[in-house]
Amino acid sequence: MQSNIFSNGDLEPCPLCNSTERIVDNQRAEISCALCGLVLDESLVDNGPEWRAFDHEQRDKRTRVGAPLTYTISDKGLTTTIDWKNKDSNGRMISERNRAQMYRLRKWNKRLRVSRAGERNLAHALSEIDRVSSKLDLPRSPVREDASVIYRQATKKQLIRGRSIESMVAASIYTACRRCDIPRTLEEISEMSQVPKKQIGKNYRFLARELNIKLKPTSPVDYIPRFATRLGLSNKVQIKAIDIINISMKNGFNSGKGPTGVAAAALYIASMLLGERKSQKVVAGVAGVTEVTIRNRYKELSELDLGTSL
DNA sequence: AAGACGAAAGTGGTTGA
DNA sequence: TCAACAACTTTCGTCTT
Repeated sequence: MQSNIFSNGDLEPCPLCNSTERIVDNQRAEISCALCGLVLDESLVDNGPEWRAFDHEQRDKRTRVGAPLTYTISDKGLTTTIDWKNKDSNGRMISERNRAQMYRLRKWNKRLRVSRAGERNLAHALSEIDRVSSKLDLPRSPVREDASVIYRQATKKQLIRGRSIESMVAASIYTACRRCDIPRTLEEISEMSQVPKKQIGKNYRFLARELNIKLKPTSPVDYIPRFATRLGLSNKVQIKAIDIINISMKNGFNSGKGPTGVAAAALYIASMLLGERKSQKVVAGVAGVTEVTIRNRYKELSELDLGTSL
């Protein structure tokens, strides 16, 4: 767990306990109060470069200050193609001695072109990973790094062929989020990457299968801090909501239900119990589900929790 | 007037023959 | 490839605060 505590007189005191001490949790991209744990800021922006350079050449390659390296200009018109016919520019046959040379030239020309194209695509993909995860407030470590690793593996196994770079980038990010227990919904990723939800899901399953990535289903608990903070709910409500989810999971409740719906319902109940009531509509909006789903989960949960004191 | 509730029909995706 | 199916959504009418 990468987290550190800092304190600063300029900081707004925590609304709950007035403390000016903060915990920075780089994994979840959250800043919370060191005393009471209230999440105060969930959009940590990392201003440093996302790359590491080990020598000058890499630094030159990776620095993106100055004229941008453009990935959009294809090498059309700039490449040299070597005809397969063994004739020179005047149409005369090339001598036996030069023919072997031509063969080697052709081979190398082809190789260089392919490797350059591959590098360019990878660079494009990695910068895309960075752009999208930045929009999603995802921490560099471990999520973006994990997404890059996944994408590289996919490249190595030739899984990108026939699929768009953008959609595979989105799928890599989604997979990395799941693996790091920092879930983002398909909707959120779809919105930021401009790739349809359906396609991300499809590619994600494809990636998981081909790369043998085993993933446990996301727990509703993982969504609680983010939703609660967006709703302006206190830390107490979060804890209560997590309690509710844990109790219901013990009773074998959540299987097959969408985790965001369960998280939303738990938050809704917790907010009512602690007198910080939010309307179903608002909670539904934040969680990306409808009021009806919240109602259904709410009903099921209240039937379930009869014996337990909440 | 806004929020909560529930019924009914529709949607997109999975599964199993 | 198709039909059955479960979860979720949309829509709408009614009741509650």
